[in-house]
Amino acid sequence: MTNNISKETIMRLPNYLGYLRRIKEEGGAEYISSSTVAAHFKLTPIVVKKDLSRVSANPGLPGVGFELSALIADIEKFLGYNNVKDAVIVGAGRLGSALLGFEGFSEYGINILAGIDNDEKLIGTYIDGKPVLCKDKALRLISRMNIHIGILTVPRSAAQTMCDYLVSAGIRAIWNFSSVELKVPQGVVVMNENIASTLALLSVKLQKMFDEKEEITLEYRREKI
Amino acid sequence: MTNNISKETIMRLPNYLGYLRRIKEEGGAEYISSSTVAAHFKLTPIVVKKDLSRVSANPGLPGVGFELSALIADIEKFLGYNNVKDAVIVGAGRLGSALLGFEGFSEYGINILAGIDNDEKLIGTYIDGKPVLCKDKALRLISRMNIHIGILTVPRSAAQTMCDYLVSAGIRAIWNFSSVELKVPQGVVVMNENIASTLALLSVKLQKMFDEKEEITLEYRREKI
DNA sequence: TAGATTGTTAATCGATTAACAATC
DNA sequence: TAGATTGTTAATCGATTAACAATC
Repeated sequence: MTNNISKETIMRLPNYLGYLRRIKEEGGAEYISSSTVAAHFKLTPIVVKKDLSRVSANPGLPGVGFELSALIADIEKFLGYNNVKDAVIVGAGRLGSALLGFEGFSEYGINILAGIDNDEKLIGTYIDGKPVLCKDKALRLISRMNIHIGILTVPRSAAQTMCDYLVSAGIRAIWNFSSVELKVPQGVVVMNENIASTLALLSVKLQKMFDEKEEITLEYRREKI
Repeated sequence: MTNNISKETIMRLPNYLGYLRRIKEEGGAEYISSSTVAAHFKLTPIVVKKDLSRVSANPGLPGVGFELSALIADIEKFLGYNNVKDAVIVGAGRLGSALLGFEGFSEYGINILAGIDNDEKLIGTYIDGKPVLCKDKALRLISRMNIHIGILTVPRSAAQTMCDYLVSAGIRAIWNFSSVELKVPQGVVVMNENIASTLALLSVKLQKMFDEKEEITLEYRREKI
């Protein structure tokens, strides 16, 4: 178990974890090797070996691999999935309510307690059992429950205001879906979730693929001539 | 304008683009410098300078910057936002319908034509003006309109089946929200959108911050003693 | 024992950062 | 002209990959 784990490793860990959990559930092997995991994710075994050895508390067994249950526990511990963290969502619009109702968060150690919105029609309603609160009520909830994570799914125009609100309420980590460059004081973490970035990568890759195909076709035509 | 632009650069470009468009809309300056853009995104000016010079068709003016309108056009061209691409969404559940109704896609050159679902209750309905179709009808739409992008928002259990379906229908790029490691033939691009990965990074950063704070407190206590 | 896989150390690769002459 | 910013080339940094002895 080493300190200073790279961003890339951290982002691969949840994938490993999900896979390992499923293997365990299926009552599979007691040990699992890096190469097995790597094959499943189409990664090189070396990268997986390094990742796992970095978070595993006890070393893996040469020739065998890592003990499955211990490995799962170690990754969960490293990712902090054990001490479930409470969160609120600001903006109970389309995306906000999709996230409010998303069952999978508990798997990642996140427990969403409430939505927050300005819309009178939404305030007081429940979305998948989670209440939609007004700002004032939510303020009290956040401080009483000592909530540190806020998910921001509001339109551009409201983003900075609601961000300031969250920070003043005591939120220390903001998962920002608003595509606004938020200004926050030191000591607050912002994670930007950007649809556009992923889409750009997809678009460029697709284009590149078509270009290559075009090239092959041209090549083929040239040959025919 | 260089070839082989890095993944990192590609993922920063949509952010620049949005910012530049807004500047232009506000009727701001005719030229914009890397340092201005960098300041807004808290990036180093060098990284922005490199990024922009890679996609800009005409060189920037030393001491002045890049011509705003030309730069916007160049980024749009590079990202392929000019030739709008049609797409379908498989899985008209919560997340699927949130995406179906998401206005912002057009900004990124994507036009979602329809949702696809197995649920009899959904088939035939409209979500934000977009029809929800059964697999057979969608198959014909995809081939008739020559659609190449599919967005996959189905549960784990259906993911690979629906992926195969999309591929056989002619889809060449899949934006995968299903957290399943999809198997696709060569020539099909898959982009995994993984909530868990981002969440992991947020979680670890938050933890690190609390640890640091703890350290400071301990330091303080030690001093007091 | 033989084969597989581990941990560790060194080499490679690619992106970011630094340096600097050119120029608006 | 002076200051700012460009394009380009070199240095640094960090992640991935390769190599290999140790060991189950």
